[in-house]
Amino acid sequence: MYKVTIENKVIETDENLSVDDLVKNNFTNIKPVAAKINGALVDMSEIINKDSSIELINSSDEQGLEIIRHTCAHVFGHAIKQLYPDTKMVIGPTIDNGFYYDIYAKESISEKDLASIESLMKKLAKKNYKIIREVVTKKRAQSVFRERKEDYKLKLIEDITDNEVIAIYHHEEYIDMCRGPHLTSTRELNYFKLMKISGSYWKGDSNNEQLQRIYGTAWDTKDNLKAYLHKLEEAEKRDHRKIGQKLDLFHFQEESPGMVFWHDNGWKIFNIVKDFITSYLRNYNYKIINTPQILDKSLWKKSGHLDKFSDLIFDVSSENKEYAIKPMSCPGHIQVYNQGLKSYRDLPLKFAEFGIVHRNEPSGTLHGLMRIRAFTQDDAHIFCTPGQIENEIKILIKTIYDIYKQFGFHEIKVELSTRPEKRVGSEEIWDKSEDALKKALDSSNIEWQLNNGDGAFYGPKIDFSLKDSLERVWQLGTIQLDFSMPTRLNANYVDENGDKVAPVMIHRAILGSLERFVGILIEEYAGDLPLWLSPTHVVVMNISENQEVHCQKLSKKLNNMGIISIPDLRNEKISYKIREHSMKRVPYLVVIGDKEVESNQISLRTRTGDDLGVMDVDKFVKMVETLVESKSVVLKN
RNA sequence: GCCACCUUAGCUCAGUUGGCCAGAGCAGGGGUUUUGUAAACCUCAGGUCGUCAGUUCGAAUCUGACAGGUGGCUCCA
Repeated sequence: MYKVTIENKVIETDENLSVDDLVKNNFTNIKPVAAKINGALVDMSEIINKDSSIELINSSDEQGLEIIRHTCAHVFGHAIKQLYPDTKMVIGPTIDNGFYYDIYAKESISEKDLASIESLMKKLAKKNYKIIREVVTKKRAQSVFRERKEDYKLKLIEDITDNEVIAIYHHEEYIDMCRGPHLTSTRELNYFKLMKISGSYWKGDSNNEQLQRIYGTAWDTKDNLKAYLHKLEEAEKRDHRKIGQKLDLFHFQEESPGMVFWHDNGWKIFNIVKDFITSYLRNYNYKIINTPQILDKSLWKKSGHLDKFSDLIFDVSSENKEYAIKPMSCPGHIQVYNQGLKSYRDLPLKFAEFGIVHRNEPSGTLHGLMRIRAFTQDDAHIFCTPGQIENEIKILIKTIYDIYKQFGFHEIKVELSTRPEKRVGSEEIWDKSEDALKKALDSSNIEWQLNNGDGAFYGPKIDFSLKDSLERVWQLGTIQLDFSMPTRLNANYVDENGDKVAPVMIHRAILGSLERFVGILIEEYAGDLPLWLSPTHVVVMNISENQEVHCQKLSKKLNNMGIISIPDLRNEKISYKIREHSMKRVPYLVVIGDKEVESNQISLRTRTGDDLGVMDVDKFVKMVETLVESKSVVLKN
């Protein structure tokens, strides 16, 4: 007899009773998918062998969903082995909203095949077969998977230490290895869908063999599955590439892959963002400079870039000289720093540049504005003494947060990357600088994650990332410490003792790539940019020919008052014009008929269809000014 | 770069198992209409079906190479 506390009840149980039996015997209407016995996550089939406190995991719980997804991956394995018996199973973990399974198969699986795999999965799941957990020794696991010719599972078993528990799960004739827990039958597995297929590599290393990865999603209810698929559809509508075309912001074409052709509207947004950053630079004592696009390769050799990143550098030659198109601005900035002798009293010295850099990124990595081959960085380099690092970093973190907030971003992912295996500089310097970054982060009162070993070869860094509409994470801001390049490129200053020493260099970008940032902005707002970022504020439309002159005058007047205005005097019905400009997401639409001319007022509505009524021009101007000034996301106050 | 898929008019898309001059809507031109808050009407024009080869009596449709793109993987100073 064991005493079990479960669902606020204390129950005495017989020996050899599973959690599943216990629940069935004592409760109706609950169908947990797993349980925690004294805090340890277990299958429902787990036998209770001591006095316990049991917590039930339901399918709608986060952990419950994960179990459903994990089991769904197994059922995928079950199906794929029936359809393609020679397939070797690799790994099938859960991810946000679903799971994937990496497989090695001679046949190449295409998206068209997913339907048949999925329908077999459905058929298997419908059988409500029992999923049986078996705890095995390492030896037994090896013999099971050797017999099944699961080469990759065997490799995985090798990595398991002897004192770890190995469990295998029987899905009829299919066997998979997993820590668990899993569903005890396919009964709870009804709402799933195979989504897409892609290549992947064994152990994530592109030198290893190519695997095929199938992605799926799985949910506890039909509604949740539907809602998820609907959410994806909605997210796709926010795609900056689609909106960019619809709103006439930019385009790409194959003669210049990965490089943007900015149109008038898009370039206006770009420049609003750029001007905003410029005003910040002035307030923080940056010197705004500009350095050449093309520099002799010898400089890139000296800086270390050529050895490390030659694949990504575009090069040109002229008159027997070899040049590189700059992939970053830092060597150029050091050349500016090196002009004239610097004293410790000059530091910190901050050089900023909206540097246009070219990087020959692999074709498969290009992605709209987010990953391109030519982009503009809001790049700056702070030359300072070691003692100034922490304070400068603190200022930067604060500024980055402040600027992101003004654009309406709040969910920022922050990562500290520490020393990589291949690096330059002494351990002492790395200790100190990592410590300085940590201290600055902690005192900034923000959440951050450690990304061990992912720093640059010349120093540790802090990265700031935002998500796009499909939750893909893109890095924007970065703060990187560099102890190498100043020395390599002979930068120095005279310290208090009269000695020449190398300054510390802080590479930092706030928005990162302006192109990427504009892409993120478009997706965040689905094209409905806040007023202050809108390429056009207002369209002035006439009802008929009578008001033509008045409209032209009014539009000019608004422009002169700092409100970006265009007239629309076409011979079209007013509803036609309204529809068109609404779809172009122009924030304000002004309608001028005889009545408005008469009273010298405007009739105003917003792109979202709100009627703001008739008002005086001055009142409208004041309203726009206030909203632009406050960087408001709404269109009325 | 790797794996899978996609590429038809300015845009969004049809085009059945290869078969008469390749279709539609929107956009564009020309007309009519002078219009009151999300699409007026008529009419005209527009495409070597991504490129280049091949198979075939015949290719948008089949095959191959290349280019660009999409989704991932790897990478991302």
